[in-house]
Amino acid sequence: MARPAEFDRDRVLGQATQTFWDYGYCATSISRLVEATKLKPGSLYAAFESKEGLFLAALDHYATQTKARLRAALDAAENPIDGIEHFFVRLVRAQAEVQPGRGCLLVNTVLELGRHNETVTAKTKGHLDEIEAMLCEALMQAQTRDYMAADKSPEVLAAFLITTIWGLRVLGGTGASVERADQVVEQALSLLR
Amino acid sequence: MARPAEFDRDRVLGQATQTFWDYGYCATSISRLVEATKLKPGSLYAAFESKEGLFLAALDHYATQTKARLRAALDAAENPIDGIEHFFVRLVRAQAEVQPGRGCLLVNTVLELGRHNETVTAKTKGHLDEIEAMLCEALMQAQTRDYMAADKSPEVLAAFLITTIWGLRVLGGTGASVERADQVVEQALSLLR
DNA sequence: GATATTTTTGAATGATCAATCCAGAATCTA
DNA sequence: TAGATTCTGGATTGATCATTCAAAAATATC
Repeated sequence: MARPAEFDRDRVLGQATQTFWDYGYCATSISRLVEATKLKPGSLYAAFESKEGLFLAALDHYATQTKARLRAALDAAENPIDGIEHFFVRLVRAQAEVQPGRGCLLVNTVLELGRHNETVTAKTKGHLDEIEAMLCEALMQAQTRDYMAADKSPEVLAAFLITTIWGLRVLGGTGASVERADQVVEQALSLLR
Repeated sequence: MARPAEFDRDRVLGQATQTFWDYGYCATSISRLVEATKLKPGSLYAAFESKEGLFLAALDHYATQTKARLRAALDAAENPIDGIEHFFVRLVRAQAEVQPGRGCLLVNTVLELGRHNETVTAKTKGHLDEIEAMLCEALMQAQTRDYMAADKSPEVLAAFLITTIWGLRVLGGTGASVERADQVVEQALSLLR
């Protein structure tokens, strides 16, 4: 064998994700990534093959965290509706506190590369679909456990919720206040009850 | 005097807007703009000073059209609520038919440049605020004319509606069907009645 | 029709882009 | 410890970036 890599892959991925999230794919240059990760171009390319390869890994890194947060909110709550509400409340706060105005990396990516990079878009939409599916499943559970009216459609409401999340991501991007975002969330969630 | 400009400024602005809308600010190179507008770099710079100058003009061009469409929908309808509904219905269809998956130039711009270009962001947010104000005014009218319950807040509902519009813009960006988008709109607008 | 003024044209600018390469350092197996 | 193998550092590549510029073309005024 031979010399092992010195850097922590997960740490590098985290720093790269932050950079892509902050600047978008196009405006994130290799030199910016070199600065953020403290890796030289050679090491970066050896580990991730290309800028696109690193971006794809960053998307997975980001989506895994997002899904874990949703899962945690659902699992911690007494019922699915409360879980969804907690997820929204935390989303609004996380957006306002940490690097406000950055939106969601997945949403930003769909809008930036949606029609011009099939590989990236396929992965991004896959992650977004998974999140919507988790919401849909939670709503179906809510229905069977009588926390939601039986005549409502979990599929339609899940689509509505994820649309609201996307809107909130933009709202966060405009720098709106937490109070304003909370009011919007309250309106949206009133449809679930 | 001297030689007059040959090109139609509005036509050039329209073509530049389409290009920026399609690719985003960063990924729209001057050579792409040269190809789209059929103007040489020199003429482009003489007319708009810089890439950013052209982009700012394109943002105005786009926002003017968007506001005109909202105004038209509101004016043509019997009451403000119907007008808003018509605007949403047309938005969904316009998004699905013409260059699907492109979202909204203003929203895309906030997300792409929100934290990195103050001039562009200020202009973009200004336009978005104006659209929200138009929605708010329509809701206030609806309330005084008894098309909306008196205990609802026009400001909050306007914020909710514009958030929904942004979400729909992303939904359009993911390539969702018109049917799915219509279902989401139906849910959102049910809060107005 | 001559002159002044502006536009158009297309090449040229230096900067920065993503990506490559290689010499030197490091660490594994044997 | 020897040798094979891999990683690191940093200069370098050709391409493309936004922008500029000077010469040629066009038209208004006189």
